[in-house]
Amino acid sequence: MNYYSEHSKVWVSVDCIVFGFEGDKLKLLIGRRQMDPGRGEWSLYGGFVRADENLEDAANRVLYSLTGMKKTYMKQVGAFGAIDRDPGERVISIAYCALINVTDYDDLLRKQHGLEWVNIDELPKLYSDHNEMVHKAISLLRRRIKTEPLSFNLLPNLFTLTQLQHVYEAILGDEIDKRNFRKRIKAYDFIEKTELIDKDHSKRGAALYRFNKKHYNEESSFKL
Amino acid sequence: MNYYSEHSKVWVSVDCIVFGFEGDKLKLLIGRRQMDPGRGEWSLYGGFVRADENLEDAANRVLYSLTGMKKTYMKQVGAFGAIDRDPGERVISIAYCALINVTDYDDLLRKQHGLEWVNIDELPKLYSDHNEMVHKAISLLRRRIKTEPLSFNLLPNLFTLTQLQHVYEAILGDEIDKRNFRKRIKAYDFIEKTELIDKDHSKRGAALYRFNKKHYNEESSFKL
DNA sequence: CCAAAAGTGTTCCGTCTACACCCATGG
DNA sequence: CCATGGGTGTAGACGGAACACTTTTGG
Repeated sequence: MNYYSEHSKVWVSVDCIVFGFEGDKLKLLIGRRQMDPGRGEWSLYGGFVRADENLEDAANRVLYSLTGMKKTYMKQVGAFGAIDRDPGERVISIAYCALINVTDYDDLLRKQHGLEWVNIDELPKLYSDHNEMVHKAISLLRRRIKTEPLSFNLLPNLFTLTQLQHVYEAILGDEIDKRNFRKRIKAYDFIEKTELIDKDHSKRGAALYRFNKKHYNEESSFKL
Repeated sequence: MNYYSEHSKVWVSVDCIVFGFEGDKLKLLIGRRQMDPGRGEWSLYGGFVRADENLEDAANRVLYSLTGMKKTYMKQVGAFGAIDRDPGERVISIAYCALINVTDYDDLLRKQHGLEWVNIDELPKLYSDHNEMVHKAISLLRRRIKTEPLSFNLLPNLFTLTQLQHVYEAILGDEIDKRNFRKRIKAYDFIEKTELIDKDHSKRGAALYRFNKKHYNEESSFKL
């Protein structure tokens, strides 16, 4: 116990970087900070880690309080611990990135917390080092989306190939050739065409597809 | 201040995952833990983060105390915070991965700290969640070495192409075709052939090469 | 009837992979 | 003189990129 007591303890928080996809744009969920220091500034949503709580649990608790969602995709982005990153006290924060399906998200809850979806290419200045966190999350996301089936977390269960393509374009920030994209997608059995047709986004109607997680786990290789 | 004080503080430490390359093997620097809890177990080397110290500074301080080296490659692996990861108290640890050139490392210092180089494929059970940290570090390293010039951190300033190839093979865990490897290397101007010949590792002698960081920064693209 | 999005194949080019032999030298 | 590691080129396979027109239907 002596071993520990001679060293100082610090506050540890988690911050959630919540991405959603809406209107062909990748969006980030941010709010106005409700407390000092930094009251009123745009900010990620976070919370302190409790003594009896894992880091992941803390991040999930924060996310749940915001969105009412559990079991969403969540990944650690990293620890941020510059001495003066928090203007009040020394606080080390672990950033987590979540990908959520906006259509599952209760908009009432969003408004209750005073949160907004903002385009990632129109981010305002955020509180403390939160911009840095977001940039790191985006660059991780760009890397991972090429080899992991992350895009489906941002879409409804049923989606069109055009929507799927827009997710990749929004994240990678580049246009993709439609024919080449669809050729690649069709090579994967775990992206299943259904009999259903989406008529909301086009006059002609587009086939709806579904991600089959079980088949994905069997195939194991993926490369966009 | 009220905002903070209602939450609990925790200890935060850093742990250093130090990789080296020796005898065609990727090695990890570990030691026997000198203190309770866990005295005598194999362990990474770590230390508590001080109140007036950035995370990176803490990791560099720990690494310096071990190896006498500064300005080595160092990258955050992630935060580990399971409630019971430390058998004594709640401690959250940020793992950092360092790549060092073993020939620059004062072996006396190694012995003073009772440290050993062990092959990464012969790792013993380590204290607490340190095996998990190492695995995450290795998988990050495998990913990054394909697009970043990390391998040179593990080699002396002057190295042969065979040594360089062995670094990639050790990290990726796979054999590489010699002719294909050398073809790719020669396409990069920032890997410069010198007039010097290494006679230590072969009878015939092998040309020594050098990594030119300045040229690398100008070229900007790299893909093994 | 026309605007708007869905859907569909082929060709070309560059990149990756597989593969085997001669060279120089220390012991 | 021979064992050991150093050094070199080519051909075929494969995957990625470029590219344009027809279909359907709501308004």
